[in-house]
Amino acid sequence: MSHTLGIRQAQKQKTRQALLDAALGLLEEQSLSSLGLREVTRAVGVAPTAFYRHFRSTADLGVELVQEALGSLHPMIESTVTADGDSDERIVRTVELIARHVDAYPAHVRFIARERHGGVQPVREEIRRQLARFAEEVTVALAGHPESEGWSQDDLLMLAGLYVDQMLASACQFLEAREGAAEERDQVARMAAQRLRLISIGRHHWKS
Amino acid sequence: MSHTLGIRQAQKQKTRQALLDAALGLLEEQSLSSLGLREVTRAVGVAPTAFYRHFRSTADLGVELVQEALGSLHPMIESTVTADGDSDERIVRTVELIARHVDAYPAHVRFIARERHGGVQPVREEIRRQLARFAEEVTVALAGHPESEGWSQDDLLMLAGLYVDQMLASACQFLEAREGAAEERDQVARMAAQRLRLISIGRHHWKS
DNA sequence: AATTCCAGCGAACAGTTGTTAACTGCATGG
DNA sequence: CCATGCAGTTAACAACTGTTCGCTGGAATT
Repeated sequence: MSHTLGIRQAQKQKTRQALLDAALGLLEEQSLSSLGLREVTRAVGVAPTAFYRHFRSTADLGVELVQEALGSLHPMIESTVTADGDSDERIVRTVELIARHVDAYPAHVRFIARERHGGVQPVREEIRRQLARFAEEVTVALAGHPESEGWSQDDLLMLAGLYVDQMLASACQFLEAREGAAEERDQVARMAAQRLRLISIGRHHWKS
Repeated sequence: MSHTLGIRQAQKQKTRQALLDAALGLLEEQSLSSLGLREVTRAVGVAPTAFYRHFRSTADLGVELVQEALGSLHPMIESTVTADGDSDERIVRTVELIARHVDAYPAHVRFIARERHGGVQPVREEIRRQLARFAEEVTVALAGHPESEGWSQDDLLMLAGLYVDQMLASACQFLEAREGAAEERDQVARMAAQRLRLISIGRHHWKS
């Protein structure tokens, strides 16, 4: 299926990824609007001008980072929202999944949280677009559930948006509690689960 | 009560406020970590070195901006959460209040949203502290309500946090819809109200 | 084997940044 | 009325920024 890349293309993609990785690392302590192109190339060990072979600007690089951070997340959302089992079990499993993801890709999560309302418009818009896609996917999944009978399309979208926002908020809290004690992380997990429980209760008594 | 400031102190506070205002303006199109001190003084029309008479750094200025943006908000929160009337009425009024606030102080709201997870640690911490204060105040207010009977302290704090997060999320959405049509803002208002309704329903059926 | 292509390099550019130092003029307190 | 305090100034600093241009070496194509 996939044609093996030539030495040329392979090397290019390698430095390109190195630039993305270095940028992501530098962005743990600043925001994208203050990230300099020279800063990134210096971290990789490459000439400043090499940057232009891969990205038009740091904003451009930011947009690609959004896709890297969020693009691969759709299957996870899908599997979460269509999981079976008791309601409480599903909530606990979801919260665990979030915690695990934050632990596996902390820099990605931080980047999204930081740039969602950050100073670079194209990046903001890309995040917005991706999150809207999530909300849409969750909406269709919810529409399939039998509990969603009698729900209007608008209300389903409202609920989906609430879920997506909640996921992100929980991820942020896990991130903040990351350098803290294990006890603090458990506290965050409990809180996140309780929030989802309350939303779930509200959902089951909606217009009845 | 308050001693009339001398000409000296008055002039100082004037340029100090001018610096804060100019910074807030510049921060509509970038984030704090990329805000230069010279940029701010240039916007005010004052020498770069004058900056140091008021702030140690731009991060310092950021912390004070947080207090300006959030400090004056406590009475509003208080009045909202202790308001009387039907549940739906209160929700609609709350959403209206948020919309009005965003319209009156868009730059402040944008600043908080942007720097809540932004690249400057002291500012992040100050916002966190202020939001925690809000959550605490809401918690006490909720504890006074008769509907909160049987609620644990932890769950009350969870609910309060959910409310605070929800307020902020709604404020952000109003902000994003600000350059859009009036119809779009109405859509946001409806969504925000529906979210609060769902949370309210969940609250009333909590552990019963 | 000869030729084209192109990722990365090195040097240079004008402009910007934060920070220091020593100053000036004016409101203030004795 | 005179001496002190201090908000704001001017000048200079080394360090850094994004972007340009022409170059080079080796992979890719023919």
